[in-house]
Amino acid sequence: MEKPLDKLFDKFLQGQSIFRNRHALRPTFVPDELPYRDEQMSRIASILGPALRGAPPSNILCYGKTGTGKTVVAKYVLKALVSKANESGVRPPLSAFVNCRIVGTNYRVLRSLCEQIGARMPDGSEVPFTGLPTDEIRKVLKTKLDSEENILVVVLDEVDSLLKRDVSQGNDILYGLTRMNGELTRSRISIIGISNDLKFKEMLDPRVLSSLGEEEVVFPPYNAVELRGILEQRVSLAFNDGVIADEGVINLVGALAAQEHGDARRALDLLRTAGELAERRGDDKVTQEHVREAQKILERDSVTEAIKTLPMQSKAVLFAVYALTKRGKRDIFTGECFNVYTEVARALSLDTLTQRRVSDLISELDMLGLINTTVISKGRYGRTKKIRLAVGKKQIGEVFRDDPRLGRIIDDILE
DNA sequence: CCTCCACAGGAAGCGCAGGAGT
DNA sequence: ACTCCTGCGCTTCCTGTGGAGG
Repeated sequence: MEKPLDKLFDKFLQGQSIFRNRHALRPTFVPDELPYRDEQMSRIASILGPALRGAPPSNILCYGKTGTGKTVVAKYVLKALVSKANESGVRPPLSAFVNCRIVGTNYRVLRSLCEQIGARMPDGSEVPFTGLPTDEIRKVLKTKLDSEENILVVVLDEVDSLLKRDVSQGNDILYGLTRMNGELTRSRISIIGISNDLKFKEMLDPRVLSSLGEEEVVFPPYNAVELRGILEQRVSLAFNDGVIADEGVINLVGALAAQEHGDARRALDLLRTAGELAERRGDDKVTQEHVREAQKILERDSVTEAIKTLPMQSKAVLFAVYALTKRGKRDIFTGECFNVYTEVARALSLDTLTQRRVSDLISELDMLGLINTTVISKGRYGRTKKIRLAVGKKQIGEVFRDDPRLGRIIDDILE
């Protein structure tokens, strides 16, 4: 009898795997060269340059959509700056990197800074997770900084998320940091803020904006040619020679990512997933077929994830849309949707929300891209929203069937 | 041209949970 | 441990509106 896994295992034995270093396709990877970002790099480098002479650099705001290289450029320049300082025997600046989406409160930001520059409590212990007044921790940070003539460069990644969570509190955090320079005697802090949101500035307090936005660096999306260049560079790092079947593979990845407003992270994800797919199947080359498949997987995964993490009430509303679609309706109106939702809510023994609220939930589902809605007028018969499922019925059905609560009632509602 | 449907979507406010200050 | 504050999900009440039918 034929042993089906032989072929696959043989590949591992021969050591001829697809990947040379799959880490090179991950978003955290910082390559030795960053193509197409010379302008941004030299801008930032020239702004940070004074740090080498012990002078405080201006604060910087970096803008650009996701996957335009903001974070990687900031890390790269900072690394280069530190190593240049070391080479030339100058005191290197301190640096700290904070992702504000994860570290979202004043206290945690300060604590993270303390940790990264090795600031400790007066008794020598680590700064605790909680329990201290915020002022106290500021003092710890300031004391450490002022113990020598330091320049601290703080990278605040995804700063916009600070303000999205809470505008006034976010402003307080940023204001607190910018103000700290006035309270330090020997040292200086400068801030590199990174934002995905172009409208972020509008939410900033003017005092913060004037200080944080001293310099601005814009990161335009990559075009198809640039994406290609980036991909080629990473391919040679990440894959073994000859693994990519043909030119068309790279072109396809580039084209697909260019549709996503030139998101390089997306392109690399696609390539990595395609590679993993080929690997899992025991194929020895990555083909366009793998890429298309990878695209579908990424797409599916994000939709499934979006539905799964929906609050129960929103799931019920989406389920109502799904049920109506299943009954053969293409266009669904708010009223119908609400009626079916009521049935669903009863079947799930959920509180039944008002139509006003359901209308808002429908808008939210629209924004998530799970449904499409347009406001239309049916003249005599009123004005309403026309709702349509934006995702495959089959996939939604599967996700609902897997849901512990909806799975049970799915057949009752569908009849 | 006017009416009037079936909602859209704004404004205000309520109860609640969780976090900060004391 | 306690108040106070704030954001969130939600309700109530409201005004606004495109166009088919009269």
